Amino acid sequence: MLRTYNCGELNSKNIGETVTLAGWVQRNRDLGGMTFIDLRDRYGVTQLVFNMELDMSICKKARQLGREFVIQIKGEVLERENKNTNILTGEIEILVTEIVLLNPSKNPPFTIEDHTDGGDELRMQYRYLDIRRNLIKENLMLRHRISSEVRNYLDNCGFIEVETPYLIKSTPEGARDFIVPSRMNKNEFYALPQSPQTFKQLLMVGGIDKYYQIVKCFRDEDLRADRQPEFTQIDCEMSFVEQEDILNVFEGLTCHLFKSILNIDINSFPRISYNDAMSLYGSDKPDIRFGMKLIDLTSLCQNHAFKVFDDADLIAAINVSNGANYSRKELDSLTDFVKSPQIGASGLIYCKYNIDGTSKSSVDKFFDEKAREKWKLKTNTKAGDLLLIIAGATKHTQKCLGALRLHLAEKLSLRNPKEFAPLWVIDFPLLDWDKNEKKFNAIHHPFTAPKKEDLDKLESDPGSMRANAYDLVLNGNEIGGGSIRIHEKGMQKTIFKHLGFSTKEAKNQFGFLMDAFEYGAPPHGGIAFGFDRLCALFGGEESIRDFIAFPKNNSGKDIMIDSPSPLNSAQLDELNINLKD
RNA sequence: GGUCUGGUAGUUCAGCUGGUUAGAAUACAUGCCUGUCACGCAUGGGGUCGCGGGUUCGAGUCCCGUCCAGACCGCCA
Repeated sequence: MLRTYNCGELNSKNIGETVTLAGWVQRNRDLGGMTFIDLRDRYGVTQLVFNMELDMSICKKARQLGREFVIQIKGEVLERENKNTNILTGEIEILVTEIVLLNPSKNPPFTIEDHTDGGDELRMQYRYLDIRRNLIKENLMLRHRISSEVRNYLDNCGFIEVETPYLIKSTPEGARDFIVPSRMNKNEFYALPQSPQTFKQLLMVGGIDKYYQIVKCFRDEDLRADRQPEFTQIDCEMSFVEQEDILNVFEGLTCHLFKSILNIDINSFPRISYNDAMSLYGSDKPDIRFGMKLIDLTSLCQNHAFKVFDDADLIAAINVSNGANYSRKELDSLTDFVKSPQIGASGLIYCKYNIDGTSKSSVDKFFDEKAREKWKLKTNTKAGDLLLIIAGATKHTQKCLGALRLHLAEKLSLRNPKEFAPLWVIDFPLLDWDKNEKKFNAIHHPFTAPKKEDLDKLESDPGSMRANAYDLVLNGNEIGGGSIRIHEKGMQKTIFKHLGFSTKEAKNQFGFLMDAFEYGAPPHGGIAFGFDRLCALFGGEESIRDFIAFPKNNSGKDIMIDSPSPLNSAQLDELNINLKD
């Protein structure tokens, strides 16, 4: 061993001991007659001290050590004259008698500090240096603790982890696949899995009634701060269960994680239907840490000769508490926000309820004081509040108000990152009609079972069926989603038909699954959690990148290893690939 | 595919309506300093203002194109 202790564990109990430490030079403070070096490793920082009077040669040697040099030292643990209560080892320091330079370092391109001077791109290029920083190191440790607790919990529940293949077949459904050419099978391609969905269902047919896997998934779609081309899921499936059983097991898992990782007791997981989520929050992943719910004003607003309202399917409002003092400029800025191309509302109507009891709206011409009082009553608005109203097509209006609600919450700091408010969103629609392609799309995925109550509409009115599907939502983020699956060949065939698959296409792509259903497939269902996002939320961050050791950038590139990259012509020949350009 | 923001010293940034030799902080180097812990003080080196073109007497600054990065929309069963 090159060390007898690490840099985070020595304290006053070790005073007098001779110890050997190894680590990186965090900082070198040369005071002339004496020199202090902070020696860092994964566990902490220990101060080394060198004294000109006691040993001039080693002191001079110490002065030559630059940032991030790797050294090994031997010395005696001393009680510090001036203690530092900010660090674990602040009671002691090491009077060094021997230094071995294990490896020098170039000057790092950014400071290895909690508040680094390095920008994102530079940190990604030198990710191995970034990982030395506490922030990233602690995020990776948090990630490890969470995965470890997930395994503990699921193991205790009788789940077993089974690995499924990464080289599978491409299907046109859903996200774009990452494609891998097969050398041995000329002109044929593997695809990397978007999720182990069909394999975990086959494991259920295989009798592995409680399966989980912490597994990489791949989707070739455009990225965001919280989306990577390769990401990790906690993927689970159970047999002989109904929706209620799955919600209970994974509510338990979530509670276990909150308790074991953050020491937070969560006692309620409200359940809300998709329709209610949309009409109350304008989102299928509502952030319920704050109120400001959408209120339907349609019936109070129509037939007032105001065309915008009379033409609308939905007129809804949110109440901004104490918002009546908003200036014209602030209201304009909110209007600009909802009218931006990303949100796409055609306008924003306000009504101020002043402290003195009067009210003033942007549609006073159509709505007199009396009409505005009716709004006030319906929306439970108080003097001093502001009502913001959007009108239009139902779903679009809900989404606009939902976005405005989040925008205001951010502006008014209503979202406390230390507060956690999980909920289940249930009763999603099963299918969504695609006008252009004249077929249905699956809201969740093609293997999702309809609700029993809606089965009579399977042929007659599939668009109105609700799914046996559920999402776990935390603070406005979808962290998990799943469903009870179809386990009967006939129903799966019908759903494929609705999704626009010909019998032949369905057989080609998913024949193996439907064949399996003919050999006694048990009723089953499951769920998958977005592990990276879960880690980020537990760490109180928005971006998942700092919870992944080696993430990719906005364009799907790893700038450290310079990937993706071209192949040479021999490789291309072997794969029988001709490049266009 | 689209919208927006940014690109200036190793790094993070400032640089106004176009006008002397492009600045600050930090990092780095050298010297001084015996209790620092973001040590302090002094001195110094460090720039193809992303790239290409244009307007102008004159461009870091304005215009066009392009590349790169980031945020978002579309997309993500």
